[in-house]
Amino acid sequence: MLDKTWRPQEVEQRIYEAWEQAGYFRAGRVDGDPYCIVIPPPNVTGSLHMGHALNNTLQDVLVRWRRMKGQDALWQPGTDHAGIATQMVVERMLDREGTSRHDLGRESFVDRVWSWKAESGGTITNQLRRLGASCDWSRERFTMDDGLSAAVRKVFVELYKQGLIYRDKRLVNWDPKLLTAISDLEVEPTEQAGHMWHFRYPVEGEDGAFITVATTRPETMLGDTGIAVHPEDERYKALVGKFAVLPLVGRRIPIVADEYADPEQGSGAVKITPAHDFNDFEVGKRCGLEMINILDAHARLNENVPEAYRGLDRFKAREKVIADIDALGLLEKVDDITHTVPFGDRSGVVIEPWLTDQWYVDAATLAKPAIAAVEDGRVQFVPKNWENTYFEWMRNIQPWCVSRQLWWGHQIPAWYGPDGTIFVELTEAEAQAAAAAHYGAPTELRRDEDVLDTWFSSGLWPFSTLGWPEKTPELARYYPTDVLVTGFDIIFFWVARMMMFGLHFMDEIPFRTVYIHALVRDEKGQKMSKSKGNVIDPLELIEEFGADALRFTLSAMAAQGRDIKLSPQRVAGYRNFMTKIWNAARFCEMNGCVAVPGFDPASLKLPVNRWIAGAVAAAVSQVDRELAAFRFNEAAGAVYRFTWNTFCDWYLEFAKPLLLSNDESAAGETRATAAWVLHRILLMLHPFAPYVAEELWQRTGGDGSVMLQSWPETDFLDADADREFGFVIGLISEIRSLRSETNVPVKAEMAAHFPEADATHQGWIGTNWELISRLARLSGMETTMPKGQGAAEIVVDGLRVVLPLADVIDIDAERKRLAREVDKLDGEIARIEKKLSNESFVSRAPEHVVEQERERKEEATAARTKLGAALKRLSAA
RNA sequence: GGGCGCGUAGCUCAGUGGGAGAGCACUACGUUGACAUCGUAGGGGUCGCUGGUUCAAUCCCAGCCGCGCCCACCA
Repeated sequence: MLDKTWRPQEVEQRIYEAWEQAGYFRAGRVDGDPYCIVIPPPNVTGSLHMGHALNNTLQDVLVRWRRMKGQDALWQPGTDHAGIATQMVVERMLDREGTSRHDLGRESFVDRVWSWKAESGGTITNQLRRLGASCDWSRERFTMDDGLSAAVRKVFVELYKQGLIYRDKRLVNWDPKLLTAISDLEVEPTEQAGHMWHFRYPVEGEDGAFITVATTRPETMLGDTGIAVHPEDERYKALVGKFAVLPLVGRRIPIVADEYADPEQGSGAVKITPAHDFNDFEVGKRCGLEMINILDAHARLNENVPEAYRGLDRFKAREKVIADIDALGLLEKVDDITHTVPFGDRSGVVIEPWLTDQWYVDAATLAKPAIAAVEDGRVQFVPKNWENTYFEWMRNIQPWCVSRQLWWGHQIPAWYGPDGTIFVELTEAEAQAAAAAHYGAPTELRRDEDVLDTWFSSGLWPFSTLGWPEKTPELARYYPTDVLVTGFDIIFFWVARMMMFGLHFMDEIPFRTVYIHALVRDEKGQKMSKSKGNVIDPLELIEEFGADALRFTLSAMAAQGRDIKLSPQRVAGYRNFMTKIWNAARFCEMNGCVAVPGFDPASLKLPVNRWIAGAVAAAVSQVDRELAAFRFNEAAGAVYRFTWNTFCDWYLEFAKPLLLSNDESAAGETRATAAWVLHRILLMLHPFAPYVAEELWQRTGGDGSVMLQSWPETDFLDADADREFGFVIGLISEIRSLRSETNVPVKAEMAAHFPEADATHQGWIGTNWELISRLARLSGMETTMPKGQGAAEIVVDGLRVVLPLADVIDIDAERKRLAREVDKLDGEIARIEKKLSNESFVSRAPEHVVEQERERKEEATAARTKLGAALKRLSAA
């Protein structure tokens, strides 16, 4: 006997363990067409947040559904080493211990990270298990596994040898806290209040003449090597070719003409600091200006500035420069402005453009086939509008800086000879062999200390996890994968890189569909992130409401195109839904409804059973269609509505009298039907709420595990039964509404008169009288007009239904109700008549629309006549 | 500056070229042997504003207002 409520906490983990041990998540169990999703690998040392919960729920829905459809589904799991993020976590731990990675040294530090990974790496995967994620854990991968690391090296070496990876000295985004380069994508431009300082630079040889420049970063003036003006700017034409004298430094700096200078901006003259500004770097190259690096790695002023400033932090230096310029009388003015300042997304400090040697990927070349694959539809984004975002970025893609000055990650397979010659090889031995060949003798080599950007290895994920570069059977069978499910925030970081690498190395797209889901935001609409500390813990929701409730909530809210703001109340609502299903099953159990082998809806006799069998078949096929189109919310909604509003609210109520009936054939048929429909519900529920589906499946006589069942497609519909129950439900609803509106006491019973019923209506009422009378609380059925004064009247499906007052109805309320109904119908009739009398409508609207309006008018008119007469009689009484 | 999206019931949000929806909240009634994590009934919206296209616009188009996000740039 089922308990009164579903207690997920007690069974979820047991069910999950049974599934996993039985091997139900494993790929290759069936011969069907392959279906593959690779998980967006979470950070190995991370923990589950709402974004993961949504992302993995949707993947699990797809995978479980496809398995039921007979496909050989592989959901490939794994985790990401998350270079910067993980290194920072461990560094913070060391800091608390009063030590640092530099104290430990590289090797010990990396060992320490590995042991932290061993310690905490299982957290996130265990949390995914709590959620119910049916990943093939036997194939779990980690981006720093031997195999995946080999793939990384091979990709690096090949790209290098193809000229698509190169070393270059240029400005990078330098993080002065983490002491590493970062990519453009890791920089967060942030709007801030700031100042624009206007400095006067004396013009050389022209006594008392100044040229005014403006800057938001006064300290950089110590590295100025020129001043640019627009070539067409009349104000400055005479100065081009002359020199200014840089205050505080004394350096002669040329005044050059360059189109970069905007006459509309500030004074029209712009100071050029080529070593510390991306635009100035370009101007400097064009105009042959000197590049003077004035900062060290910590963004302190270095030896290239006058002694007074050396060693100062950049912000201290700023204050001093301003004060000193002011003291010289060269500070023209200071404006308050708001401007955008680049911050490191991990470190939260201001990023410096800094001149260093780094490794770059020629992304523009790799992007071309990746753009084409989306253009020609081989890869489709859902929703489609994300393709614009993808194109926009890919078509303007910049060289990708892939080297990081970190210790945790894939060390770059590059070795340097004593003279700086670079040897890029898969192994040190190969590098040494190459060096020996190059130099004619064995030579001492120094390995590049840098590691690769984390996204370099994640970019290989769809094929590296399947065994590449080995030619494995899995790679042949599951690549290209089918769907990638992810948030739009990593389209650039990850999706674009997988496209580029997949097409380059596999010569084939990595996935056919990219499903972009919403972001789960906090209540202010802010993106949730660890560093902001605004994450909501899905585990708490799971503990309170169960994984199924959370999964169902996320599925139901995953409409395309809008972000999700989650409220626990909503999850509670879907927890109630789980309880509802549980109790429907409990009802079936209590009434002996057990699944009958070989049940065939076509052999059903009772219209009520034929009706519900058709309705569940329609619901199943709708869920199927919606999932095929990635409309998770519609799919979940269809399950919800059918289960609650159709099966529980109507069918089970109809079933009650039948189950208690002496007519054993009717009772038996209804028991079998209820059990059959319940099982269909559990099956279509399974992708969304697998735990409750499994528990109920097994406890209501289901065969084996719900996970092993086929998707319950049934081609059954009895249109007559459908119409019949449309009428029955309408009749009951109308009578209930009448009772309520005319203040009929709940316990009072009334007889219903159907004086004008035709054979069809009579038949429908007759066969279903028991159901109708029970749900509408009717004491009897007559085919005559009631005797006596006054009666309430309604019209259902054109049928006049008369309910004698019998002292139970509030006559005044009934008069008002009728008057309201008549008014409403008059309004509707007028609206339709206006439409139908419009010549253009009749001639131009499709025939079926016109016909529909005519039918509506007819119906409304008939009802209006009957209710009008009823009102008249009642008023006379 | 370029792009994307949003504005629908008190709240959170679905949805549609042809009779405005859900959940929660609210009101009234209700423990008939599945479920009070429930049932029945009900109130509540000029579908942001203004134009246009159309026989017909909440939906398509344009402009505007308000909000959010992404990209680029800002001496």
